[in-house]
Amino acid sequence: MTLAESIYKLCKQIPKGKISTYKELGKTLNIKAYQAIGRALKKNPDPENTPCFKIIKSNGEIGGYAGKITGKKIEEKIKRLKSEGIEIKQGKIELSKYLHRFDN
DNA sequence: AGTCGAGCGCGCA
DNA sequence: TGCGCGCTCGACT
Repeated sequence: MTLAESIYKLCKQIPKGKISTYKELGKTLNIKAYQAIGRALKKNPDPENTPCFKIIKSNGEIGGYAGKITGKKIEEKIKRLKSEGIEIKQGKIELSKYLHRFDN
């Protein structure tokens, strides 16, 4: 099981209307290389089934996802998050409200 | 407070 | 084999 696979699984485990952070994922997977998570998400084999946009930075920002999207725009992702019932303020998300913890 | 540098693990050249 | 990244944290300013 590669790290990416675990990440995808966790992504899908996030209930509707909730999100998670790289840090939480890292802790859940017990790794310290949070960048690897983002790296894995970037590959995202199943954008339809793997809501990678639900994974954000620990400070509530969307993350690099915003700036360097491959041919797409952050606004679109925000819209998608909004569709889930997540409210975004000035490009940020209220973690305390929407952050889903994997317990573990 | 805000900024800078190091560290981690996987992917790609 | 080596470097960079959709990050985070600790140390210094």
